[in-house]
Amino acid sequence: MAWELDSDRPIYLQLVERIQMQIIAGYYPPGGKLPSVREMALNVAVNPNTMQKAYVELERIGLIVTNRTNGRTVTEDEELLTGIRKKMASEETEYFIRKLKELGFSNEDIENLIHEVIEGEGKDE
Amino acid sequence: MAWELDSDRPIYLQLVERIQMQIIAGYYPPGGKLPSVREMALNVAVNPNTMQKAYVELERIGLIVTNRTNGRTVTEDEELLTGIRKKMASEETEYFIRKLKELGFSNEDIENLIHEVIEGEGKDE
Amino acid sequence: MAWELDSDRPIYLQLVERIQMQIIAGYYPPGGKLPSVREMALNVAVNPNTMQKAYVELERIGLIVTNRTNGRTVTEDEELLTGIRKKMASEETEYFIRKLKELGFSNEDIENLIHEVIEGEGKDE
Amino acid sequence: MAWELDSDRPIYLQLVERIQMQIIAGYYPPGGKLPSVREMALNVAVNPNTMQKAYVELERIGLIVTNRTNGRTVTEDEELLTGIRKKMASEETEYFIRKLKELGFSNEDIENLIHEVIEGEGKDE
DNA sequence: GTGGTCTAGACCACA
DNA sequence: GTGGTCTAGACCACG
Repeated sequence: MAWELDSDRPIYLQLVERIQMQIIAGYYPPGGKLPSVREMALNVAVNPNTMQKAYVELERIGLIVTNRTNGRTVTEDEELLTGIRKKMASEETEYFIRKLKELGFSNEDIENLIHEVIEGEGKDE
Repeated sequence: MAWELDSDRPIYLQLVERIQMQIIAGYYPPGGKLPSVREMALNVAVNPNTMQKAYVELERIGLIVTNRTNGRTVTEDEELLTGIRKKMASEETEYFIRKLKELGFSNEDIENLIHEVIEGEGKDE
Repeated sequence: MAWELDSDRPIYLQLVERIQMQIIAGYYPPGGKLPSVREMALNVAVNPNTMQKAYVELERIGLIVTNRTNGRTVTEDEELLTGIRKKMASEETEYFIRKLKELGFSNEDIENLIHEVIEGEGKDE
Repeated sequence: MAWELDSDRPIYLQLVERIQMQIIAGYYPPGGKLPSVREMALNVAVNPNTMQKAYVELERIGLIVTNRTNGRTVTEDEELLTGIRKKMASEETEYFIRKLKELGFSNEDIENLIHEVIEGEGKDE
């Protein structure tokens, strides 16, 4: 459950990604209230400004809504949520396959590799 | 055939990655000669300094060798090449699977998704 | 008939502006009684405190009068009303012309643009 | 030529508007280079962060392009520029006419008012 | 020298 | 108490 921020990529982007994941995974349910900027910043041990920047970005994407003096909530537009979920999944997949092909792997190789990794997991975590 | 450099990630790193791919994929075969820094920089429309930095980095990794008066050549250490190839592949795969799981996909979902994307390709290339 | 409150500008100011318009346009005639704070707040789905603040501001301007035990009424000072009406009109006009000139439009352009927009309306209302 | 920043609206928004105008009016021509964040901030006597925020917003709109370590330039997409110019003009005009009508002015009143203001200008400036 | 990011801390309007 | 804005100043990667 630790947050493990990298040090090279911008922190605010890592926050965006992390929170985005939590929203899509349902940790923060649609319509649910998000922790305030200050609270969230305290949890992650980050400057409030940085968290603010992350929240603004999430709002730009449309994942969260700000209610002025009343905190922020996750969007209730579930279509948007599943849309983003699918979009992210196919983007990741296409990127992955493209990379592997550039490395010279065939379709079959890729499917086998996936299979191996999936079967062989769960021991170090 | 365009190189399509992003604008957010460091250019020299994108060059490193790109050339690394070309080497591993055999576009520049082991022992073969590489274009000079200037020539390469011209092709990609990049500042020679930037390309120089990329070459230095590739040399640090061990993928290319500088022959003083004879330009640069790809390493002939094929073990190194296949080692890097395998390492990159499994890194990509683990990263991919981790991401998809964070999005709430099951092992089965992932294998299906891979299958779909592989089957549905080949139209724009 | 919806009130369409923005979310960036202060709500109470939007209420002030809206009610001011309604008074000047004669929707609430001079000397006429205004809905109570609670009633008005309910109609617009706003916190009574916010509506209260709007009423206070309107009273400060002089547009509405509090009759202690008798609720609030629109001022009967018609000079004040027409004065405000003219002032608002010329302010809007000067602001508009200034903006258009900044955009590089000439006097003639502006008059033509006004003409076009006026001629081309009436379809969605 | 003074910049005259208001004090109530966010400074960075005023900067956005101001620079947007200058770009559309051709003060900063398409493809031309913009002053650096620091330089611009000095000119206007504003904190660099604030100017940065304004530039980021202008980039989001698409009016300016940032060239990493090479400063920022105005977009060369002249269609975009004229598109924005027209869009802003008609938005301003529609807003203006709507306001005036709410105040009880007729089409004829509006055209007359515009005419008067245009004819009567130039004395106090 | 340029843009990008981050921190620390402050003030304000709003509800 | 919430979000929004701003300042001051710092460090870094990049080219």
